[in-house]
Formats: sequence, C-alpha cells, structure tokens
Amino acid sequence: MEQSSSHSDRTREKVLDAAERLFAQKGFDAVSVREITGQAGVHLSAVNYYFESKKNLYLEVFRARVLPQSQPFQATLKQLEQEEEIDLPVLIRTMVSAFLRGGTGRRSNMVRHGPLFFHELANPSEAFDLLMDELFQPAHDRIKRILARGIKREVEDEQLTFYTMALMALVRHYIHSQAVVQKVFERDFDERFLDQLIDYLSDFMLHGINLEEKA
Amino acid sequence: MEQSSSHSDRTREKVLDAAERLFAQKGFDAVSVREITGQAGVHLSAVNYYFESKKNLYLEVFRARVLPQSQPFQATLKQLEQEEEIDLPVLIRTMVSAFLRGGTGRRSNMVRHGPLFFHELANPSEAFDLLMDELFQPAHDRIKRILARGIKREVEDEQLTFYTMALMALVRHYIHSQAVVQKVFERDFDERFLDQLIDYLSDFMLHGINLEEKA
DNA sequence: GTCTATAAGTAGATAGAC
DNA sequence: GTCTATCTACTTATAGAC
Repeated sequence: MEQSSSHSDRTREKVLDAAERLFAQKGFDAVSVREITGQAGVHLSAVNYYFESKKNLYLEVFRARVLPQSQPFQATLKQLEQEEEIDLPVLIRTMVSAFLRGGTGRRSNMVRHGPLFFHELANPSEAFDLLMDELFQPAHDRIKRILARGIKREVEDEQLTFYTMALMALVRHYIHSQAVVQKVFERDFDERFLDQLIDYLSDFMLHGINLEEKA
Repeated sequence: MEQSSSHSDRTREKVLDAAERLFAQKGFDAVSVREITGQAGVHLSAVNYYFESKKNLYLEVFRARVLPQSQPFQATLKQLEQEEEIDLPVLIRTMVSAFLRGGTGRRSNMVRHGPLFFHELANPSEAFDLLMDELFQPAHDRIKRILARGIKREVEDEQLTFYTMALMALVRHYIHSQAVVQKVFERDFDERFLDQLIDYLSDFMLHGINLEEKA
C-alpha cells in the first residue's frame, strides 16, 4: 500500500484479475478462495493478506474494476445530456450503442461485466447498493432526462420512467442473457450481430415511444 | 411413493415448500440442507431420504413445482395460437397479461418463480436445460407464431425473432427485478401497478412492432 | 419413517516460520 | 511479502438404532 513495489502490486492485481473472472462466471458463493488463488498462481493466504477477506475481495472487484471501467459509458450519457442534440433517433441510438459498446469501438465493459451485475441482481449483497447508487440510478436519471428532451409531445413522468426502464430492460437482456440469445437467434454474438442488434433496438425503442394516442 | 401415507407425503411436501422458497431467495449454493429442513420443521436426513441429494431436491423443485405451475400460462399461449383471433393489440395484451398474471386473476406463478428462473439463468445447472426445453423455447416459438399471424405486413424471420425477444425481455425485467422496479418507480408492486404495467407494456410492444419503413 | 451419531470433505481464516 | 501448517466451522451424506 505504502510502496509501489511492482512485485506485490502484481500479486494483488493477479488476484483481482482471477476474482473478477471467476465471480463473473459463477457468482460469489460458488467460487472458493482456493480456486481464485490457484488460477492467479499465488498463494492461498494472499487473499487475506491483501484484501482481509473473501467478501472484501468481492467488493473490491466492484470498487476497483466495475465502477471505474463504467466511466466511459457514464461520460457518454453525461455528454449527451449537455449537448444541444435533441434528435430522438440519434439520442436513442447513441444510448443503445453506449450500453452495448461501452461508448467506444472496442468490446463493451458493460458486456464484460454483465455477469457480475447479473449475479448481484439475483443475489444482492452490499455490492448491490454500490451498483445501484453509483451506476444504475445515475444512468437511469440521465437517460430519463435525455429522453424527455428528445420527445416533442407532453409525457407524464411515470410514462417517461417506463420508457427509460424499457430501454434498460432491452439492453440488459442482451447484456445478461447472451447464452439464451445465441440459442434463439442461432447466431454468434459477434460484431456484425451487435451492429444488427443496435439497429433493431434503436428502431424498436423509437417507435415504442413515438406513439399517438391509443387507437 | 407406493403408499399415499398422509404423514410422509406431508413431510416430503414440507421439504419441497421450504426448498422452493429458500432456493428462490438465495440460489442453490447459498442454501444449506440444514436451513431447508430447519424451516420445514423436519429432520436433516429427510432430504436424503426423500430426494437422495440436495442437487436432486433442487431439480425436483423445477420438475414438481415450476413446470407444472407454468401450465396455465402455456395453455393460454396454446389457446391463443389456435383461436381465430388475429387482432394484434388483443394478442399482445393477452400475452403480456399471461406472463404477469399467469393466465388467471390471481398472483402469477411466473412472478412467484421469477427468482428461481433468475438464479438459474445467472448460474446455469441441469435445471437450465429443463427450463429452456420445456418452458422458454416452446413459449418463444408460440409467441413468435402468434405475432407473425397478427402482423399484417411482410416481416423477415430474424426481425420476428427480435420482436419476440423484446416481449420476453420486457416482461422478464418486471418479473425478475421487482426490487429495482419498486425503487425506480417509487410504487408498490401491487395489483394496481400490475394493471398499469400491462397497459404500458402492451402499448409499447404494439407501437414498437407497428413501424413503417425507417424514416 | 425418523432419529442419533458420525463420516469425509471443504470452506474461510490465521499464527508463525522464513 | 510469501510460505507451511493448522484451526475452527460448516457442508453433504450415510450407517444403523429405534
């Protein structure tokens, strides 16, 4: 902690790498400390030395990896909120793309960390509050404000909340359930499919929102 | 098995009840056999006596509870597929309602068993194949055929698959993430909210599908 | 069918040598 | 900072008395 000793830093990082990967694959309970240190190639006691406990290591994965790496995504939303852009199709496509691509051209961190979110939603621990307060709720609020600006007609607040949740539900499904998606679509979850998906999702969202009064 | 001894039947059922509840709350790994038998008010060894193993008890929850209780829901889809009804708004509303209400007026089994699906999706075991083959895939195929009949214009098969997944993603979100939903909407997940939700979801689906060619 | 007792394994965590 | 060795607790599962 006090020194930037490259060796001990690397040991700590190796544990964090393995923990991130294994917790994402199996969730907290199904992974043992022995499994983590085994894959990291370090000694069993390294977890307690560097992180005090398995539980704290788990939380550190969220604090040191998940939240920092969601910054590009959050920055995209923040920027979109401040820009003068108010064209709904552009706004929606940019947000959908930010979710599935993480705001950049490379593989989305949201997709990489999807399984971690998923386990935490299914089995909430202290990390749930962290995710909710630092990621989900701020993102939800921003998306809601962005949609509000892009929608021309008057919309009730609860209706707007529903549109926001619809967007999150749709992208979340593709982020969290890639196995089911691959099976049903009979396609690999590759870059071409991601492009196609962004098209489908953007169009669907746009038309779902742009409704006239009920027939 | 061979006798309908009421005492032993009730012991078996009490274990199954507690297992269903606890596995739904915490998932397989986080629940111990002691916890199950403790809450059921029966002896520890009852699990191995009646179900051979913890793993098999878990599977039995799906075989004896989840799948049978999904019958009303599946029956609704089957009936909808065979009826001459081809009005898209009615078709969509009936399906959305079947998900969230399980096809009847009382609390949906889909909602009751939501956490079990959720844990299994996050942490797939043998029960995943069971759910996929006996519930998700058949439901998906039926919904897709029902939508195909209700949509007037020509639609590509993959586009149709996407619409089907959109419906499942939207309802799944409300079935699986009730905690998040309550927090964001600041409303209880009661009957009134369920009615409102069915309105929102049906409208959103309907307009999301009924798009003209892209502007 | 239900109990006691216990086996056999694994979990997270720690004291102390190096 | 990393290792060995071990502690304590808890897990599923089973053999055998009642």
